[in-house]
Amino acid sequence: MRHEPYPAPHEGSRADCIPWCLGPTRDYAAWAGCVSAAAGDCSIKDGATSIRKLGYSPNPVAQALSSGSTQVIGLIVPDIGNPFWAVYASAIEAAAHLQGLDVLRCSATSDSTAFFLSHLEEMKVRGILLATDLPDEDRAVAKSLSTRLVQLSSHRPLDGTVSIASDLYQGARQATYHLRSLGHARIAFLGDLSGDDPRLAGWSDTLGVSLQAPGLAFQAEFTMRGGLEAMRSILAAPETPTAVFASSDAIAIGALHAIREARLDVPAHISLISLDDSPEAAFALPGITSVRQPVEDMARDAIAALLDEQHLEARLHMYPMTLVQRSSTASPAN
Amino acid sequence: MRHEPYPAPHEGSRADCIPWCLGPTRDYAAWAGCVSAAAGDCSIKDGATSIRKLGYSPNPVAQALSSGSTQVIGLIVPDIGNPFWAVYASAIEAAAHLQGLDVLRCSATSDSTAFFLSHLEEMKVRGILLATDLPDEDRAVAKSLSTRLVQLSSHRPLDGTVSIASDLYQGARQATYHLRSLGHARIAFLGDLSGDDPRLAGWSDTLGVSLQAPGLAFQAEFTMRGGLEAMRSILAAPETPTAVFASSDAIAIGALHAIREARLDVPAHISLISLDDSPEAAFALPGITSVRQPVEDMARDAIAALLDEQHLEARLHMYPMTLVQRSSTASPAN
DNA sequence: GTGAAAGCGCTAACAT
DNA sequence: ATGTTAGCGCTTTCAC
Repeated sequence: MRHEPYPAPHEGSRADCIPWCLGPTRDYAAWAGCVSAAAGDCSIKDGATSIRKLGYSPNPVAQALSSGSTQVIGLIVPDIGNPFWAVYASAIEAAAHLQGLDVLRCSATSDSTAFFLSHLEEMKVRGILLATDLPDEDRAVAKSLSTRLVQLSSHRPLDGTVSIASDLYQGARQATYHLRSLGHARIAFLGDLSGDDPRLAGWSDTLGVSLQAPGLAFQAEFTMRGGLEAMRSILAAPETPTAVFASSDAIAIGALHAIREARLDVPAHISLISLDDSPEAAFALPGITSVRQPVEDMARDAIAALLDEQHLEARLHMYPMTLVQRSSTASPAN
Repeated sequence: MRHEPYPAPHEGSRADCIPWCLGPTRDYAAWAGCVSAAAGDCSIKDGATSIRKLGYSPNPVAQALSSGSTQVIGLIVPDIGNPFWAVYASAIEAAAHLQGLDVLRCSATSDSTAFFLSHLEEMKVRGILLATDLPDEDRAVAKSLSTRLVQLSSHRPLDGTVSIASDLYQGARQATYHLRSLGHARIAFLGDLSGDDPRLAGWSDTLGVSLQAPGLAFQAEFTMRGGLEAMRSILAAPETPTAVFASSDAIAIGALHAIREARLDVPAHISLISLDDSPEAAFALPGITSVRQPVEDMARDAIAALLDEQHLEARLHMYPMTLVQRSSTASPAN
C-alpha cells in the first residue's frame, strides 16, 4: 500500500482551488510550505483557510492508532429473538450517530458475551454498551476491562459501572395493577421464573401472591414461541386465569396465538397485557395493551454515559415505564 | 497515551510462562533478543514457539493503518420499519462473524445513503453491503468508491457491481399463482406502484392484468401502517377483492389489521399472501402464507462476494423464493 | 533464509 | 505562539 504521489500543486490560486482532496496532512503542509501540519484543524500560513475547508478530513484509523481509541462503540445485545432489541438497537445507533459515533453490534448469547467483550476491547472501541447478562465466571472479565462499559439491563448490574435500565419492577406492578383494577383476580404470569426477575417480583407483590402459589406463574422464553408454548400449558390446566401478564411483547404475541388456537377471544375470555411496547404490540390483533420502555431516552442517555458527559454515578439508573392502553384488556366477563 | 513499560521478562522459563500478555510485537522481539519481530506470527528464536501462542494478538487498528483496510464491513440498510431487515441484518452479522469480520450497521434513508457510503469509505472498511436504493444523483458517488461494494437489492443494480437479491418477480408470480389456483380472480396488489417494482410486474403478468386496470393495484409504504392504510382504502371501494397480495409481511400485517377492523375474516372473506416470510408472518393471526426469501444463503454469499472469494460475476445474482403455506389463504367462499 | 528499517497518517510532547 | 519530532504497532520492503 504505497501512497500515490499527489500532483504538484497549482501555482497561483490557493483557497479557491482544492488541489488534492482527502490527502494526508503532510501534503497540505508541504503545500503551505512547512514540514508538518501539526494540528488537524490548523490554519495554513496565509490566514484563515483551515485545511478542513480545503476538503481535508482526517483518517480515523490513524487517529485511532495515535490516540488509542476509535470513534466506534460496541453494542452487545441478546440474540434477536425479541424484536424489542431490534428497535432498541436502532435507537442506540441513531443516538450514537448524533454524537459522531459508529456502532459495532454483536448479537451474543450469554455464553459468547465474554468473547465479544474482549474482542471489542481489542478493537479499541471508545466504549461498550452491554445488554446481555454475564454468567458469574465472566464478571471478572468485565471488571478488568480497560474500555469504558455501560450496562443496559437492570438484571444484576455489575457494581462500579453505570447501568441504564427501565424500571421493570414498577412496570410489572403497573401492568398487574391495571388488570386488577379492571376486576381480574386470577392473573397468570409468563416469563422468567428461574432468577430474581423484577417483573416476577412486581407481579407477585401487586397480587399479594406467594411465588409458590401453584398454577399461576409460568416459565416462558422471551420469544413468540416461548409465549405460545407457555400459554398452551396454561390453557391445558384445569382452571384458566381471566387475565395474563406477559413479560414481553414477543411472549404476548405467542400467547395470543395460543389463545386463538383454543378458540378463545382476547379480551372477551382472557385479558392480555405485556411489557416493552414494541411496534408488534400495536399491530397485533387485537392491539396489545403494553407498558412502554422509554427506549429513545435510555439510548440517548446510555451514549452520554459512555462518553461520560454527565459524570453519572456508577449505579443502576432506572427509567419509569408508562402504560399504553389498547384493546387486549377489559373487565372479566362474569 | 504513552506506553506503560512492561515488566522485565522472567529469566529462565520461556514458552511455559506468558510474561506480557497482549503487548506489541516489539516487546516480544526485545525479549527474544532482536530489534523487531517482523512477521506477526513469526516464531521466536528458540524454535517452534510462535508469539501468538504466548498470548499475543495483534492490534487491529495498527494492522488497519498499515495495510490500508480494517476487518470491518459496512452495512447500509433501510430504516427498520420493515422487521424483515432486522432479521436479514442479523443473518449478515452472523455470516460476517464467521469470517472474522465485524459489521458497522447504518440505517439510512435513500437521502442519507451517499453520506454513509463516503463515511464508511473514510472509515477504511473492508467492504460495503448496500441494501438501500440510490437516488440517481448519488450513483456517481457509489461508482467512484475505492471500497468494494456489493448490492443487496434487485432494484436498479449499479452496473459493474455484484448484486445479491432474491428473485422478487418470480416470488410475486408464485404468490399470485397460488391465489389463482385456489380460485381467486379479483386479486389486489399492495406495494410500490411508483417505480418498476418486480413484485408489481410479477403480479400483473401472472394475472394478465394491465397495470392501468383500476381498483386493483394500491400504493402502500413498506410498513405495517402502510398496509393498514392501503387496505382500508381497498375495503372502502365498492367492489372488494377476494384476495390480496402484499409486497411484504409488514404490509400484510397492517392489511390484516384493517380487514379485522372491518369485521371480515381471513381467509373466509379475503385471502392474504405476502413476501419475505419474516417471523412476524408465522406469528400473525392467522399465520400468513408467505413466499420466503433465502436470507441466510444470501447473507453468506454476500459476505463471500465482498471478500471476492468466488470471483463472482459483476451482475445481479437472483435467489429463488419458496412458498411457505399457512392459514391466511383459502378458496373464495362462493 | 533471517533481521533491520521505512513507512501508514495521525496526536502529543517537545523545541524554538 | 509557532513549527518540529517522536511515537502509536503494525506490514512491507529491503539489506544481509
